[in-house]
Amino acid sequence: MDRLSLVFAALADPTRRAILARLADGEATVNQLAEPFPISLQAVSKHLKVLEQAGLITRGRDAQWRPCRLEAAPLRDISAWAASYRRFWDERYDRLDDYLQTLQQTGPSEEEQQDG
Amino acid sequence: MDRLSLVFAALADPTRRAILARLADGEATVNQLAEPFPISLQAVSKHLKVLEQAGLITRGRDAQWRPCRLEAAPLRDISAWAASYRRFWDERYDRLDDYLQTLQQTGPSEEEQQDG
DNA sequence: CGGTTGATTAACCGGATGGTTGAATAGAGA
DNA sequence: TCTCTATTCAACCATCCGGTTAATCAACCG
Repeated sequence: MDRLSLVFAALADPTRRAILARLADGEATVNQLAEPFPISLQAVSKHLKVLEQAGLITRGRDAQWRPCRLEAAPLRDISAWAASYRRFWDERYDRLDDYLQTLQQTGPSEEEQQDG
Repeated sequence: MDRLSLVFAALADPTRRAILARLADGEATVNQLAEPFPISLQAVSKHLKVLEQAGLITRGRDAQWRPCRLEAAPLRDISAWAASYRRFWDERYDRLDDYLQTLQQTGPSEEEQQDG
């Protein structure tokens, strides 16, 4: 599977996006990442594997902990991909100022939380 | 399923992204869209349904043809989502923040142009 | 009407996905 | 060593996904 498809597929799950949002605040262990979710630790471990294979996180080792870290390069890639369609939504797409001004105020915030 | 997940899932397939790229050149019928691909028309029809449910295309009716049109709003959404992580890949981003804040009403800068 | 073209729907298949539980591995520490 | 904690692996299950072929719907045209 090509890189872009892997990344999009990894992002197509609210739990995984929530994990990324959490990692935007800094490294975290599997248990810490799993804590907010109503699913098993093993399920979270699988999600992390998907994110890792998409290149969205890396995992280190600290004793028996496996700290996860956000890797933003794939996000840059999909941003670039989407930006190639910008002319279809932004008539003044060559004026980025307004756009960036709105962006700079929003960090990745706790997104949807899914239940059940 | 939430909107963002639908869009990411729709984009996680190279055929569907190729269809979007084709539609960037203008409206097309199902047969026209299917032509480049080594799969059946029915498979393409399914792909179009996925894209439609994600809000990435709309379909009209012209006699027995169903012209497809690109809808860019979801792409704007995912671009905005990805951009919220920009500080993790763009070291100059924080400084760009400050720059823009002191520059709010001046003209267009020449940042980030993408082609595809 | 019947026939042809464009497109969708239905039924099916194999493989991937997201979840579970239970067992296994890795390291810290008494 | 034995135990506890953190994490992964394995097996299983239900559902989804991308593809197929066959059938159906919709609209034009002779």
